Amino acid sequence: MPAPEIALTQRFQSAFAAAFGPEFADADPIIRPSQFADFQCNAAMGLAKRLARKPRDIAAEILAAVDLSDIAETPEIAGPGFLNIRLRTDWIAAQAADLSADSRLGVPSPESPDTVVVDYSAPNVAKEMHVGHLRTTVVGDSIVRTLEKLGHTVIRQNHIGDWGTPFGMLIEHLLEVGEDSAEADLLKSDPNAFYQAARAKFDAAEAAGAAEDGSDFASRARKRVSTLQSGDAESLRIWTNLVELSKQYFHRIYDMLDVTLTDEHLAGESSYNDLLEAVCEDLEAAGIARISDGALCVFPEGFLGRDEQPLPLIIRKSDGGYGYATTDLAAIRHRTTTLGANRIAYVVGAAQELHFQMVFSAAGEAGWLPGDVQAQHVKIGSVLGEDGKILRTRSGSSLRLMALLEEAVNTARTVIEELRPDLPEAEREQIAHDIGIGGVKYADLSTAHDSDYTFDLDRMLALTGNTAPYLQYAVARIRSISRKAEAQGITAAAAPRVENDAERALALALLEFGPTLTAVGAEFEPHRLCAYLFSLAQAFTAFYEASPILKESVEEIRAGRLALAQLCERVLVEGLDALGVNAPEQM
RNA sequence: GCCCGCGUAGCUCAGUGGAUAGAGCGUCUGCCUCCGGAGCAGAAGGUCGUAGGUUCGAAUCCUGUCGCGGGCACCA
Repeated sequence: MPAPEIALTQRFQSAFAAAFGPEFADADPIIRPSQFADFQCNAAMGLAKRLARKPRDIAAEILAAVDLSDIAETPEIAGPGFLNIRLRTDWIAAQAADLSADSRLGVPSPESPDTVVVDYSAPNVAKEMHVGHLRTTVVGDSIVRTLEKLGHTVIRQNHIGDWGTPFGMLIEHLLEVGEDSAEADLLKSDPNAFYQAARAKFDAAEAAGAAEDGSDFASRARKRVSTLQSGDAESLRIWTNLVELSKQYFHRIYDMLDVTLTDEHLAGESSYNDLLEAVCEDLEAAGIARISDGALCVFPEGFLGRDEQPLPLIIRKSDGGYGYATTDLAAIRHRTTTLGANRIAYVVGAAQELHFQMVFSAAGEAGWLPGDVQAQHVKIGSVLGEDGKILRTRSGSSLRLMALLEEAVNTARTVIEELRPDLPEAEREQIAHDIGIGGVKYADLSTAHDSDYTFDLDRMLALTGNTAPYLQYAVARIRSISRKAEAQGITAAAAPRVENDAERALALALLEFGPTLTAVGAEFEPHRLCAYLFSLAQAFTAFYEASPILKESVEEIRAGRLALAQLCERVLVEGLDALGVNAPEQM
């Protein structure tokens, strides 16, 4: 049950072989939707160059050689040599009928499923999640949902920041304020307040300069880091407490967001501690790492810093400690060997690009990232404030993620209470959640993940236009029709009806679901799915206006249109699910 | 200084080397005796930062330039 592009591509390629010889059988026909026809074949210009002939003559020869009679009407030559193709309505109807009977809705199973590690979310212990984390979490979750629908094996990895120098500072602060103090309780409710207090203390001590005997806060915090890393029991106990409190906070956010991450996906930086020494030893033994200025460094090929000097990837600091480069190298080795990944997606901020390029390069030199394993940094764009600068958490004025989510739900609740006072309160509450959270997630997913974007609360909470509520509303309308149909004893036909222009356009849009989902999984680009679903919903509402269902008196037409609407509902719901957005029964 | 990215409608953003560059919001004009108006139909709004180059064809590729963001040795 091929999508139109695939069917047309096959036909044109055999035509190329027949007209120009077998070496042209793999030429790309460049089939794409067009405003002038259903599809357009743009192969003539490229072939003209290869053959040193005129494009329009080539187009005419393709036309003579290609047989589309069962798929499409005879193409028309236009412009410099485009072939405009209008599909036969009965062929579209047959494809739609196949789609309707297909439990996978046209999503092809992969010939060889991938094992994909997706590293996403990665919040820091004892820190509030902010809008940047919202993006890495929501985009990553959409990617794993999409890959699973495509039939790949997905291993979620939440690489939380549960180790490193900040913990010296955090532990010392916790000891100073007291583990049972009100300040300590902030870790559960408002982790940023706790973190910022510790940070402020550290910065102040740094500015004042280190005390001679090392009794100042900054010096103690640094010392605590090595005590912790050397396995000191008391330090570990306090650290474990910090992590546990933060896990509760993470799960509150994940539950609120309908994100699929659970405890079993936690693989924080600390989980690689026991592997770090071996990473360094192996790299040094292999001659890949060497000591420079007291630190053990890898100098990956092709990376230059200031003054054209080779750029180091520091894997063991001069004080013997390990940084995140070492952790990431250990993680790669673990993921390709123990976890058996052949694709690894790092859904991490774009600012880390150089770091990941160097880590991937170093891992490649070490043989930990074989050529048949794809490691990809899914770059998440920066969140900018109104001033066009990176949005930074400022004490007092920063917007907490939980507060943002609650505001989104409140906005939705206000609307639903006004529009549907007839519904029970519990159902209204669930709908408000689905719309508010879905709206925020969709706003984040609908722009390209690697583009910087200006933080705009109104855009995230908007309920009209290209938003989750628009898609949810389309689903709710179809379900409303289905409920009424059932009450009237009307059943849907086995196959969707495809006759008028609106029905053709809707059916064509439905056929694109499989190819779209495949592309999203291959490129890790959920925003394409958003664009597709929005255009599908637009095609549905146009159909909704043009082709009345329950008001139609001819039983056969009515049942066929109902089947088309219900197929559209299934695709919309499946697509929204791939985004991690729930569609309420009614709204 | 070097490297990476971005610059598209008033705003927020899409845009696979292909015809006349699209959408949402906002603005303006219509449509509720109507399967659900969170909707639909339409209008206005663009020297795609700028100057060159490659190409039959450039928002897209290359070079310069201006502006903005990010990164560049022991934070993660």
